[in-house]
Amino acid sequence: MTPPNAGMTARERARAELTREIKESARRQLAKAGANGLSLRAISRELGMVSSALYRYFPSRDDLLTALIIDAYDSIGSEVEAAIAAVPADSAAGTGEAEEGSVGSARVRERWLAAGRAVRAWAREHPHEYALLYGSPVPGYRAPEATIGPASRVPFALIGLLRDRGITAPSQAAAAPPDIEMPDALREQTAVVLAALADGVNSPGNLPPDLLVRGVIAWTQLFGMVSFELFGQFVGSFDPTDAFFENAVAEMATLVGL
Amino acid sequence: MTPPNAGMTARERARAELTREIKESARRQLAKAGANGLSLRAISRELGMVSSALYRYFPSRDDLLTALIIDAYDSIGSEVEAAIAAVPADSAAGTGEAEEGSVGSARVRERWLAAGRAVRAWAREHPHEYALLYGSPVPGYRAPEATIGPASRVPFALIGLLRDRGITAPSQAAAAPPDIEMPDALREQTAVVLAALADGVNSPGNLPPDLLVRGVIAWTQLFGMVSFELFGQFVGSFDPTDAFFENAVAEMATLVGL
DNA sequence: TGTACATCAGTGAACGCGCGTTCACTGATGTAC
DNA sequence: TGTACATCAGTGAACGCGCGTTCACTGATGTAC
Repeated sequence: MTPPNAGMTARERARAELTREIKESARRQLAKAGANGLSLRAISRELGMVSSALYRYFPSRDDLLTALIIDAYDSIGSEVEAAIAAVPADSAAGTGEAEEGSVGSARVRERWLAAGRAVRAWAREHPHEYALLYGSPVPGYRAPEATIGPASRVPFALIGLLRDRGITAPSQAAAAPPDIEMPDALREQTAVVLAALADGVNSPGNLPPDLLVRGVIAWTQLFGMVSFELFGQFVGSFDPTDAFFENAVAEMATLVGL
Repeated sequence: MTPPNAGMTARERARAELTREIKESARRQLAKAGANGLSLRAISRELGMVSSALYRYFPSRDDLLTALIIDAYDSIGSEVEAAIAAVPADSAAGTGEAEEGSVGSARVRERWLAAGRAVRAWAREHPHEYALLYGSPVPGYRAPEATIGPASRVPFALIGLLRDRGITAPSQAAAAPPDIEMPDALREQTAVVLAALADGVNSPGNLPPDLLVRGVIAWTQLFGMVSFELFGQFVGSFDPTDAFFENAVAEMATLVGL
């Protein structure tokens, strides 16, 4: 077991360490003043350096923001992936009918619920990073392309669950069939997303388009709900949100055929 | 027809006018720098005044923010209410079965769709005000109680549609019955919300609790979707969002039994 | 209708504070021979 | 193993800019008699 710093010079280790400390301090700043209020001078003060020294580590404030955003997407992404993986796949036990060569459907539903809970748990533990990712855009800041990959981890994990169930026909558990025809634009967009899914993992994205659309509906519902909780829209009604949240995630699981 | 300024002294009229201009300038500021960047000095510069003069109109920056928030909630609220009202109630025509003493169900579904479209249209026309209401909280700012009423207009309008249909039993169009029992906490919360609904309008809020919960699910889905569109989460996938949006609103209409 | 006084809008200077970024520099760490 | 040179981290001063809020003031508008 080689330590993470193996083969680094003292200078390199110091650099890695300080880079980490800068980002940690920045995350603390976020909590106090929000993304707009993120101040390089405040960070340098906290670390006991002179503000210009930070420019050895991040060429500008925006680059630091980008690093924080990527870290946060990776953080929530890996939490969700871990929560899914923590629900054992080889069910055998109990309830649902297992289909050939695929994970038991009751297990997939459990994984869906676990993923939803993981999103909410992460958001509540890191409210300011959540706001950075899913709240108002920072004025004047444009997210570079490098954020797209990490940002995709959660939706891909969710959609992946639908595929994992091995569904090729509309689920029996799903609601009534769609009431409106899918227009061409929507059909094309689903094809693009399914192709991207096929890239990421081995199995092809052979998901019925209407099920993908429902997955995206469920995805937006999940984050809409978490945003409302964190940003205060539920104050005076569904607050605390625990019971409503559980119910909603379960309803959405049913909507997507789990 | 008395003009809106009838019976006001010149001083009062000038005051009303300038209050309006300050808020308009503030809204333009919002677009450039976001809520955190809202600057009294910038406003005063735009209006050709000295910055301290603004304190004759708003005792502090936070009070100005509050005024903007209330205006914005009222703006989206009245848009949604108007969109609902614009779909005629006395259907008679065509499709759905009308129940006794209630609006035709096909019309209610149309109204639901219209409400969803109105939310999205307003959000796209006023993205920065939308972000002010539904985006990240402004650090250091706590919304006063006076914002709660205006903030309720949209959810009440949506839930009101469910009640208008005159449903007392779960809808035939809705998806499979809820998979989990409603815990006591959720039952209590629904009761509180239903009581508030009964206050606001004549008819009692005799809505089945599980239908209210679905209404809130649909509400969060709607705003989650609009936030994702405005805040950039759909870039590279469901962008433009028109087709997906229509599909999702229709699916949610079905979920709530319309 | 006219005068005396009170109310109020807007001024301009000041307080005390913050910020991102650049630049020439010192001194320590790392590398090639 | 030791020396010479290159790389790099961190300093400190400066540039040019921003902000919210307070306060004593002038002069116009409104009101009561």
